[in-house]
Amino acid sequence: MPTEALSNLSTPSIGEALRERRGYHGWTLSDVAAKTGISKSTLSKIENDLISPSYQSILQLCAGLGIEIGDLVSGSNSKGEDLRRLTGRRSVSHGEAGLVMADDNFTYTYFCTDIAHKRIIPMMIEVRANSLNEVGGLWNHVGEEYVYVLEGAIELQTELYEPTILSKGDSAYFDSTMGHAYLATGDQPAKLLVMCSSATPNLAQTLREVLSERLGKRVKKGSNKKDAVADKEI
Amino acid sequence: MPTEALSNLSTPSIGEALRERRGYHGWTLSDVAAKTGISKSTLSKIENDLISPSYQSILQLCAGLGIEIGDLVSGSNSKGEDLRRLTGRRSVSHGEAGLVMADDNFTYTYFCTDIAHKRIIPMMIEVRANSLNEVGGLWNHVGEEYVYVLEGAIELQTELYEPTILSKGDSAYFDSTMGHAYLATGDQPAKLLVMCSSATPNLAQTLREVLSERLGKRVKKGSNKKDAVADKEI
DNA sequence: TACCAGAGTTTCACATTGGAAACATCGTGT
DNA sequence: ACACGATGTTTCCAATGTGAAACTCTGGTA
Repeated sequence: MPTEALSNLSTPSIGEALRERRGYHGWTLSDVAAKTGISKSTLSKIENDLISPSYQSILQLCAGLGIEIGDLVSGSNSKGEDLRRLTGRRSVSHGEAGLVMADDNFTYTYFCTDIAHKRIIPMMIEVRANSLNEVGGLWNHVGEEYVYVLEGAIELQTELYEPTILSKGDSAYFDSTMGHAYLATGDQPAKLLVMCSSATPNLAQTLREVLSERLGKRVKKGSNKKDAVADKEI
Repeated sequence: MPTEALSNLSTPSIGEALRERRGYHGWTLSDVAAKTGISKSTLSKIENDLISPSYQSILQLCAGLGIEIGDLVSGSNSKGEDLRRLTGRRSVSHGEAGLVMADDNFTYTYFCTDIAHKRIIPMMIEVRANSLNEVGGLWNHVGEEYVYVLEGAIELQTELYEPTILSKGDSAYFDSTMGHAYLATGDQPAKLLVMCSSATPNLAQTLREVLSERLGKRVKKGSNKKDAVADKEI
């Protein structure tokens, strides 16, 4: 049942990323050492994959180089596969062609699904629901979310703010761990372009979650076993 | 000139994130140990911030828990500030209100700019340029990018693929490290909704880069100092 | 050629992390 | 109260990461 333990896989090389970035800017090891507070000897070892830097060091690197951790270790994925060489991916979606999922309240259309491990999950959502009850309350998941209204208007409900109306051309950005829900205002369905920061390692899992947990999962962040979300095998 | 070295700041707690996630699923330390291949004693220490896990361990954690590194370490930012408690941010942009930047070829409108350190940078781009020469060749930067055509049509030029026409409602996802450019087809300007994965730690830097490097920077990934992009102070 | 300076690597002593096993803590049942 | 199992913490030692300094390598210069 537990997934296999992965001990010494060919881990995505953080050293390679560092070297590339350093070279790009024309920095020397001493430059980076000054910026990050990490000794140049250590930096050299990191670049040559002689050591696996600690979390502490990684943070210093990110801070000093002015980049987000995701960019330094891009290429890592949830399977531990080596993706370090995916620097030329591209996917095009025409019109509303995509992976479609629908129920009474929503139609989800996922775009560019041929690309795995995206940092941004783009989708179109057609909203028909008009009340919180219909959709089963507020939703939450890890990550951040951006919504842009393409057609119609919605009421954006969130856990910590008063409901807001978003009309065509309006948009909102929020933390997805905060409960949230999209509701159509009036009879006409609304069309949204929604982006989720890649909280889910793969789309299959996303779909499964949306399909199966729709009615079971609500805004809750329990920490005891009884309240916890069931651990579905993927 | 080099930014100050940050040694022992209150680092964003990876332990806290781990504990929260574990509790959410109702997993025990032993469960997580089985999933990740990390011993429960080590996991305990990580959760209690007694040790700073190595890159290797962090990867194992992400792989075992099925999450992206950015979600485990969310809260880290490029300044080393402690952002671990920002779980309820929200920003709304109405219409085309936003931070606007324009030149002859493009008008950039950044949305929700009051939120810092976004994982997704949402912007609207109005494209007037019709040729690669006008825009100064292909562009590249770290991260990933998603473009959705709101109005008009564009030709998406990339380093590794043949140019593609995207009309209203079409979209594309690609790796931003690959050179790319948006060109309007015909006389009418095109309006795009573009998302960049948060490659830049803050918007100020983004703006500065776009403004000042527009004409100097091209598709190049040199590693010798001569060709490298100038190291602008931020 | 010799010399020098700058960049990167390696050495070595020390500090920190990782894991097996012992230990502590808690709730439950008898 | 006691035993028991399950969960999480601590101990101890081996394995690994870190930094100062020594070292190598390269290119420029006299």
